[in-house]
Amino acid sequence: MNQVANTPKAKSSGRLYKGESHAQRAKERHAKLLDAALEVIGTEGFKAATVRKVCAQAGLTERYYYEAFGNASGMLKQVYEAQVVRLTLTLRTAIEAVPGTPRAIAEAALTSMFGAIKKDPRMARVMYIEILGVNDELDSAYQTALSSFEDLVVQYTKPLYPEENVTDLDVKLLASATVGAVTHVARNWVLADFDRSITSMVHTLMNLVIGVFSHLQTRTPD
Amino acid sequence: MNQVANTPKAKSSGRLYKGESHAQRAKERHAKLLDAALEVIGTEGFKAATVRKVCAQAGLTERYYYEAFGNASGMLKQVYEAQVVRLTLTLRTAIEAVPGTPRAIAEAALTSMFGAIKKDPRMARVMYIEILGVNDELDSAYQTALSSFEDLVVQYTKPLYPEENVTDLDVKLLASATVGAVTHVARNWVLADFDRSITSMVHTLMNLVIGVFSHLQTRTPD
DNA sequence: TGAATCTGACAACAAACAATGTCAATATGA
DNA sequence: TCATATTGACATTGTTTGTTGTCAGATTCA
Repeated sequence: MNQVANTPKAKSSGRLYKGESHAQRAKERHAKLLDAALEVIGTEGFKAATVRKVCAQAGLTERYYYEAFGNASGMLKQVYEAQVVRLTLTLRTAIEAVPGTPRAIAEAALTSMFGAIKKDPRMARVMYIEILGVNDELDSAYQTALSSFEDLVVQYTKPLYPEENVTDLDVKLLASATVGAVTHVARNWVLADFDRSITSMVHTLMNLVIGVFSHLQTRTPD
Repeated sequence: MNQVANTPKAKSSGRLYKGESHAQRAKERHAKLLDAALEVIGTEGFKAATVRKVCAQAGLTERYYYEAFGNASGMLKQVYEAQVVRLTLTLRTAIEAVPGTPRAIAEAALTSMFGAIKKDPRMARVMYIEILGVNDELDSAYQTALSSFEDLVVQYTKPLYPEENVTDLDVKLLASATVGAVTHVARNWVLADFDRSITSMVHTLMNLVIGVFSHLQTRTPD
């Protein structure tokens, strides 16, 4: 279950090869395989990402597939989590580079998210399509990652809600709905081959994101 | 590509069997296989829905699988479209049974949707998970169905928007985002094993649905 | 240099599967 | 009754895949 498992037979002796330690070489192979897996899964789908195909894409032999991933489920999980880290970093960076007003934050987050997806649609496919419905472990990984995105939204939106009208559960569910709205639009945008400009989509979606708060601030509690 | 294809060799002669015509029997087998396919795909996933497994579930032999579906992609497409029809009908019926105010319509739609999903989670899995990323034809079917759901939303929401502020493209995108928000919440609700009550979720989501309109009605155009 | 280690190309094997075929049992209608 | 249509159980074939094993050549270091 480690990121880089040991092959059972070949015990690593501290000796170098092509100037690098065993750990270094394994790490490089792992990176190559991770790239290759992203390419295949992100363009042809998880089902098509066979051991042979991923290894051919990486320019490595099958033995290193098992060294790096263990099995197909492990491969997908690692690829998925790498994309989650990437997107999270992109979002946080974009948000923190901008004044802390709700509009500015929302606009920065949306723009950087759509930008990242357009730059690498494979990420969107892995994160929103391929991860789903494979097995329980991957469903959990998806749930966990999603929850952390929602927490990111909660972190920035909670101060905006009127406390007396909205419970924590409401905030979380609205964050979930917001994440869902954005990812849904993003997914269809990819499937429709980027048929609209980023700014036009961001502009329209801002109304949804902002609409919720302003509505809750003016309405009376039930 | 027909719903019920003919087997190439066995030419149907108008003769009866067990009191039924060839067309009747084929239709019944088709229905059995469609049920079986929904059961397997909706509980174990499309990947696990092999010819043998679906036929065993249906209590029929492999030859009828090909008669009914042609291939695995055809099977999934038919199961998917049957669910789309079912959910659409459920939604339209619920909406039309209620006074035409925005709140009443939104509440009826959300409640009946979550109700349908809780009643048969297999539907949700087929419609929101299994259909994605199989091949281009199924992606198109997904796109088409989604667009028709969005049109349903547009049909009921367009009158609510202030004309001078919002273009048709905006209305459609906001409908898409709304559909995305609801389906996303629904999917996670299934994955979390229905951890919240329907009314509590509907109540919270109403704020999102209603929020957009009220916001657009009060804000100034850019 | 030479033994030990590491790598890459590929063979080997079993399992799962789609797709088609075989065949005996059953039902129909002339 | 009997030729024909229909059904269901199962066999067969060919392909793909995961997984492990083999082995020769490259590299290291004592």
